[in-house]
Amino acid sequence: MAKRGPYEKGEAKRKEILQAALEIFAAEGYRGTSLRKVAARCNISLPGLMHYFDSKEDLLTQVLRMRDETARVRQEQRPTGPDVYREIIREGRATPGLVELFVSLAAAASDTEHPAHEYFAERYPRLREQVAAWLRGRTEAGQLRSGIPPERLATLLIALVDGIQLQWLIDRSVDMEQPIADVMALLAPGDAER
Amino acid sequence: MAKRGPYEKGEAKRKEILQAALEIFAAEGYRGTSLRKVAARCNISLPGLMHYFDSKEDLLTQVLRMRDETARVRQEQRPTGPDVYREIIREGRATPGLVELFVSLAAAASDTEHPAHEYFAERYPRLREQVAAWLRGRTEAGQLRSGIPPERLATLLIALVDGIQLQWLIDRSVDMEQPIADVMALLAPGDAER
DNA sequence: GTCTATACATGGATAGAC
DNA sequence: GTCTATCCATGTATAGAC
Repeated sequence: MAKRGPYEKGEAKRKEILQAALEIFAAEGYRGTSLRKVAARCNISLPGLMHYFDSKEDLLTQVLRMRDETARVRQEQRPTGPDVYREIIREGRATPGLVELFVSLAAAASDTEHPAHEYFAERYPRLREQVAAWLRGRTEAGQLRSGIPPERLATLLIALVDGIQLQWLIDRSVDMEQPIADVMALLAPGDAER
Repeated sequence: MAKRGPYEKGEAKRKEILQAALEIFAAEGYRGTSLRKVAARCNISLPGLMHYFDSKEDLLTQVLRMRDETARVRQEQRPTGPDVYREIIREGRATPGLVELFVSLAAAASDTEHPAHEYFAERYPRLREQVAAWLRGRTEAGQLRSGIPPERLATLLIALVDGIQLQWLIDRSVDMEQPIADVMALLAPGDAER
């Protein structure tokens, strides 16, 4: 076992590229950001960069995966962070370029052949599962009216978060938390006062 | 006045191009559809096409405008079509390529300099206004609990429609009408049975 | 495995003739 | 108003050095 873990340097470089790409896209947005620019930031040539990724869309997809992973780790440290959606929104507000990237890729990934399709096809059900579990917990704690099945509510809440981000991308004065707060208020048990 | 209206032929050609672009994008999606292909469909060269539009994004924006206009005209014929959102969803389901185009452009248009920015910056407030007006009508008719101001509910419903389309783009088995129906149910007056 | 240099294909855009 | 010709940027593919 004298041999060190394989791909040691490569793995580091790969991460460096992903990080650089994330920063550039976060700063300058999806449009007008070329791979050559990312490569230059990493002091590497274009083909050097392409050694680590199959295509541009592959790189982009992995950027999103990396971001998810970061969020997941942070989530674990503070176990059962209740308001998952708030976390998503807060992070989105800090990095509009990544929100743009997310939305653009999601749209493009409607094509089954797109490299990011699998990512989204896995991500949404997983997210729904998580949110639904959280909702079930609240229901059992009597903090939620339970007329609508949690899975359906989860679908609804996720759509709400994605959709409000779209409006926010156009007009940054839009309050992204309000609609979710409104729905949660509608779901509150003692809601007859309205 | 022997002179015919100016740009007579040009206006027709412009519309033809827009129509062709709409069809191609609706069929093949946003990705991998070049302007040259659109030009070819119109028996014209690329620069010939560019004579009518400042840029690709300009053309794309006008495609969306045209689609809005078509919807608006149809809406007027059947006055106060109540379930506006249903109409949007139905149309979306028939033309996934245009949904993709819409979402992609909306994301890209977050940049204030983007040709489509103005379109979306105008569209969302107008839509909110329309939906809010419809909601006010329902509230006065006693068909709606009125705890949340109509403008906020409008923002919420629009976000819901946009967001659920995103999930649907990835997984076509997602029911786009369910979440809206669920929210409307939550808003129904006699909702204590849950 | 890691990376450079080079070449290529495609797509949007522009100049200028007709 | 439309074309030919051309340009430039970008993603991609290949050859090969270390």
